[in-house]
Amino acid sequence: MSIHPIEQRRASEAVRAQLIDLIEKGHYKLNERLPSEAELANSFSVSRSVVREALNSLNAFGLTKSYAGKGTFVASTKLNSRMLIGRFLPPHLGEVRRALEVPSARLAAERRGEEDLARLEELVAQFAATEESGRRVKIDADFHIAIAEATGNPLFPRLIADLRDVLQEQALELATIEGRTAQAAREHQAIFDAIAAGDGEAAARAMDAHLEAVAEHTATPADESAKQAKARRQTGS
Amino acid sequence: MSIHPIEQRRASEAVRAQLIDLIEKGHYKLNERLPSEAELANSFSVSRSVVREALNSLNAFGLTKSYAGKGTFVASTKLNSRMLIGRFLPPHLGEVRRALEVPSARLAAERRGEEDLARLEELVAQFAATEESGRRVKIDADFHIAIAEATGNPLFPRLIADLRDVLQEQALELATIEGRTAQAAREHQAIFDAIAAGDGEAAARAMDAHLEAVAEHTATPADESAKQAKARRQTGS
DNA sequence: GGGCGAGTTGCTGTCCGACAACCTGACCGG
DNA sequence: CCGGTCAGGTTGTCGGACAGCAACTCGCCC
Repeated sequence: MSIHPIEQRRASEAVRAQLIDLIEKGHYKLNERLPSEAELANSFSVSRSVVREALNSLNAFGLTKSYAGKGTFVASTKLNSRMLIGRFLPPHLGEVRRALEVPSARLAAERRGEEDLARLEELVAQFAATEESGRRVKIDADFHIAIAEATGNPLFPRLIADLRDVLQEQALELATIEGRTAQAAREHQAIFDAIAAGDGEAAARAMDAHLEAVAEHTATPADESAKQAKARRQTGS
Repeated sequence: MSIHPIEQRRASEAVRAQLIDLIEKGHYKLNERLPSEAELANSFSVSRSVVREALNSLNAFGLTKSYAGKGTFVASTKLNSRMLIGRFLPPHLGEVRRALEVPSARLAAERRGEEDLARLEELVAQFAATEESGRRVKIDADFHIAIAEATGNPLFPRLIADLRDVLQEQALELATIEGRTAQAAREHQAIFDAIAAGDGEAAARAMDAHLEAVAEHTATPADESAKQAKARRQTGS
């Protein structure tokens, strides 16, 4: 299931793609030191110059960080699109999220395999059973990403996860509102049921309703907005 | 053009930053050829290696494109997400494109202003009137992006334009098939009519049909069945 | 005179060797 | 035991070299 790249004419591009792949697939873990440029050059059978150009690109993307005299270290395990989407406003991000997740749910319902269902079922149960707010948010994210993965299209989980990250970073306190928990759990269950039944239309409707409800609860009433803006400023770290 | 020597920590980073700045600020315009690596190295007072590493990063970001024997050309005046989405397969990209453009059309119908309509109408007319294939592809792209802009959500045009770029780069010769032109023009007209009428549902349906037709003409016959299953439905509301 | 093909030039892609700056760990002398 | 020194490894930068590609020039041949 390796996404085998589009024919690479230039060696530097090929090396860059392979290194990114290795890092994203977890072959090199976070904060781990990569082999030296000389070793990489040797194992890729190219010169050190080519490796350097590739590493330079990774540094530019924030995937790695190089220190003279020490080596090159993994700074992030995934290319994030934060540079790309990080400057947009939460309402815009949420809208795009909805545009992506509704078809994602539909496709997931049509294509999911058995192991997708097993994972989703477990996440639904975990979400309903988890008390602690932070963990529940994480499980919620995993649930939406698992749906996207069930589409078989790797671009869906990638974009949805990134949007989610940025939204969360911008301090939308999701799912912390009183009484919303039980409701969200029911909505998750409905989405899962539709996907399990293979009913794309129903899955799309359920997901849309879910995101609609989320939007309603995060859209800020006038007096709440000041509080949220304040919270947003404090979560700078 | 006063490019004075740099006094920073890493020369390659400084050169990269300056080149990005020059391109984003319009000092080098779209499709313009940059000075050769040797000239840049000279004017920045660094070696060609450093310039090469910087240019390599720009290529990775999609800002420039280098051709052996010709030179390096400005490919985009702003950072895009090529790195993010450039490694996915065309079918996956197309699927996400559809997921985004259908809601984009719906929102555009609901929110478009008068000047949005004027621009769209002009693009529809231009598309129908243009004979030359290359120009028509460009106008087609502009039409889809203009719709996305009419949503008022800047993230839509951004993502849709990037998806489009990557798809085109991966050598899908869109809209070059005989007889497809007139059909595409009619589909564009239908989308425009729905948007002009402010009918979100109709706009979504028209866009979905349009992308369906495009997919049929560009994709392998293998997944026809999946597409037929998808044809009956409509993106949920 | 006109067309055509062989040089010529300029550019990027790749490789090599070298050296400086820097960090780490081991060794050594006190 | 402690502290300083040194050697080795690593990145950062440099300069040079050559192959391959693309575009242009110019002289040769018809």
